[in-house]
Amino acid sequence: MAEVNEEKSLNFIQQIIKDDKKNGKNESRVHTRFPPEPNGYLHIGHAKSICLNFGLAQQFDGKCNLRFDDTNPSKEETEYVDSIMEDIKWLGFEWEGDPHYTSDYFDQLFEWAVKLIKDGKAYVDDQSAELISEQKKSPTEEGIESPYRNRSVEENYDLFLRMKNGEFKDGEKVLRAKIDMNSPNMHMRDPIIYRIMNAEHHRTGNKWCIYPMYDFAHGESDYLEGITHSICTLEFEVHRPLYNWFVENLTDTEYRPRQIEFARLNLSYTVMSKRKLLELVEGNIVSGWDDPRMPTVSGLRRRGYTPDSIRMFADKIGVAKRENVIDVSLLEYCVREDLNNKAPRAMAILDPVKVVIDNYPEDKVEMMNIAYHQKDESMGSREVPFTKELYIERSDYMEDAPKKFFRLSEGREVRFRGAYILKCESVEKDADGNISVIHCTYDEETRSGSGSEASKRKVKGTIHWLSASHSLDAEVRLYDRLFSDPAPDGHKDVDYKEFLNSESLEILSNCKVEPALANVKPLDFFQFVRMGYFNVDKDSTKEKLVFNRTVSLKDSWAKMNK
RNA sequence: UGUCCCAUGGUGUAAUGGUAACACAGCAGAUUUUGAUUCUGUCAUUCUAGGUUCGAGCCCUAGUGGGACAACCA
Repeated sequence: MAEVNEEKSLNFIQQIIKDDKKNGKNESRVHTRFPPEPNGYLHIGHAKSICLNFGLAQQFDGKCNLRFDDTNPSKEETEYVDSIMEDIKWLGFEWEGDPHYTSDYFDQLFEWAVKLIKDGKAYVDDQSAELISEQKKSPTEEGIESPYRNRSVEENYDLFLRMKNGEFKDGEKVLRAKIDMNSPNMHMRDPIIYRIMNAEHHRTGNKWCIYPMYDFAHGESDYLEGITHSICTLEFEVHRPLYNWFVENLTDTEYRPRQIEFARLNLSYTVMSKRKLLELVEGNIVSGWDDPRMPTVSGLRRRGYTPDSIRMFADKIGVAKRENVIDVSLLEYCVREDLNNKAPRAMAILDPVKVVIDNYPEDKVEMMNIAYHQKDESMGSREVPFTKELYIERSDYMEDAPKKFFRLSEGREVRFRGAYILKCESVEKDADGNISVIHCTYDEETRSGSGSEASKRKVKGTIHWLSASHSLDAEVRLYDRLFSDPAPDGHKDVDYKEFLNSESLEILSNCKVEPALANVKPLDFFQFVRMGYFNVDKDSTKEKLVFNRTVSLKDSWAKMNK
């Protein structure tokens, strides 16, 4: 991985780390962590955080842990743990040692809670959630202290043990830190640090019926793992004083983890909250977490995005504290950029129409050797059969075409890529007036690569083609943005689902691909010449090939005609 | 009538008191056996008002605008 390039400017987090290292803070160690809650699939916003945390560790010769923040057994599942690990690995990162779990620290966390009680810094509150919430008041008024706030240490300790032993029902009691009910920061108004929850935990089973809250568990888990820079998103900014309060009140070493907040990623034309993505999945609005239209890592993977393209994206969007909305076109630019170099070229006809070459011998089959990549010989080449009856794209023929239409029209010539120059002579139409056959003639002297003068002739257009008798059938799925509005969840009075794009998925079942694609496997990717980048879907079988369009090619012709 | 955070082209990000730059998007052109790629050119930026300074996008003050915070979620 790239070292920190002195030429390149540092983002504000890199700057902080550089300074900390220079000043010898925490013995100049750098240790970050990626701390997902296993209650959903990772999305592109998490990918930004992953690239940040793991990237920082690489750049500063440090380490990065993976830690599942699993303090809420009612929402968390092993399925999510597995998918998260798969996605991180796929993105190309390796965490330090084994994955960690906040649940690994439940015993220590409990001991620390007891310490707070014994130091007179925590108390058991018998009030309901509603009452406690009411007493906290609003940020602009002073809160009211709980009547249980001044219980004795002994009573608190006894009660807390009984909470742990399962003597109370859910919600009957909580443990609160005793801080300041008048703090202008709501998080300091005696925050709850343990609640009773009789739920089975995905890892600890039924061992516990009390679980620590995020603010208490997160910072202390950082502390236990020796994390130096605890990077999170902006909404945790107001939690930082509490993060520091726990560390100050529970530990007696010099070492201090530091929480740093950055602005989360927002992408235009999409939604990013786990809740909304879950809703799309459970409402069957999409086919699953890995629906190729989803901004999830698994969706992007299935769509044909490469790990490199996502890392490139994360690098280009930068890191700052300002709210931002990144244009999806930047994401698309990144895949195109990556795939342009990596994708073998192939020919596929999405909307076929037949071409008959009137002057071509009836049963002749010529094998045209065509490179997989024009600029990268190492990709090799394949043979593509050329015959009298071919398929071309229906949109590559136009009646009464304008001068700037560089494709087939009566009397016009076009290069059939890697084969001959053909001239369109006439067309046949069916009863409905649709074109059924395009009649052409070919010039034998113009065969590609033959070196003849005629073969070097320039014609304005080049189109792709397939032999009608050799081509394979395929299904092609075209995707468009899931939402038609740039900010689907940015409207106060309109639900984001109102902006769902009804044309986000188009299935073409009558497509043709070249015979060289007979043995493709899921995730194999190609550029279908002139059409875009495509990959093989997991639904694909030998009997029924299925391709996803990852992204179209830039199309200045289409743009010109808008 | 609180606390905290943020403010640079259309969108992002840089410039760390010394010529406001890079990318994406847009536009125009060259090349091209992919109307792709590549290449060239081009449009467009410091929220406002004061202050400090020889010099301010950067430091200070005030204002304006945006955001976060009032789950027994993370």
